[in-house]
Amino acid sequence: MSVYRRLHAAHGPQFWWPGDTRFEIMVGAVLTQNTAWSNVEKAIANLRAAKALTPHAIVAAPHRQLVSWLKPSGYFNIKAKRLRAFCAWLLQQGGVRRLAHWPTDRLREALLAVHGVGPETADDILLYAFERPVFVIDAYTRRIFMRLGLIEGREKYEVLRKLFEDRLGDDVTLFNEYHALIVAHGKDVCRPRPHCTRCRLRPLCASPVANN
DNA sequence: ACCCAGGGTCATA
DNA sequence: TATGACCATGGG
Repeated sequence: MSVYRRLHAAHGPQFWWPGDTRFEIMVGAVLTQNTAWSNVEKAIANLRAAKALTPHAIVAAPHRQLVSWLKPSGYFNIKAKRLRAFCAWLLQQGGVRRLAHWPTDRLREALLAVHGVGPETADDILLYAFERPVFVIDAYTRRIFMRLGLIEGREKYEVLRKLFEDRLGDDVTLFNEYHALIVAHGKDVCRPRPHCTRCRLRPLCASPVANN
């Protein structure tokens, strides 16, 4: 049975990404950098309550104001700058609707050129906001597949992304669900310790890597 | 009182 | 190219 099917059997359908609009998904992708999603939700709720969940409002907001909304998500000084840079870029490009016509490669390059948007954030946005067939590589992906003995774990981002994409094809729906399942697995049971005992996917958590 | 979370940038060698 | 420091809140 494939890793995907095992994850799906254990965790069920995930229906990602949490968020009502494409813009909200993008905001979440920036704010969730190395941060628990529960904290991101609070920051997004603050933006919504202030009617500031738009590129215009975020660009127009004073730094202190933006910081106060983002505070629960951590790294608020940095994220205020990143979110503003991202929103400024969105507006400069004519908004989400216009960007939706760009070919995937060009869109990815442009996203990576925005300050504060790295490979994972760019791919979150491409997959979940623009529905492009891009496989997201995160710490959980490395950890799980390293424990399965399928990767070394220290490969560069692009190497792993291509590995998954070549093997899985161009199925946006599959990529969407797969990454969500990987995160669900990491969140629930697959902690950083050598192996967990509660995991319903024992082969995924019983470390096949000999040492440590 | 730790540890970690759905990363990325920047300085240094 | 490859490490390491740094960013910061909230939940376990």
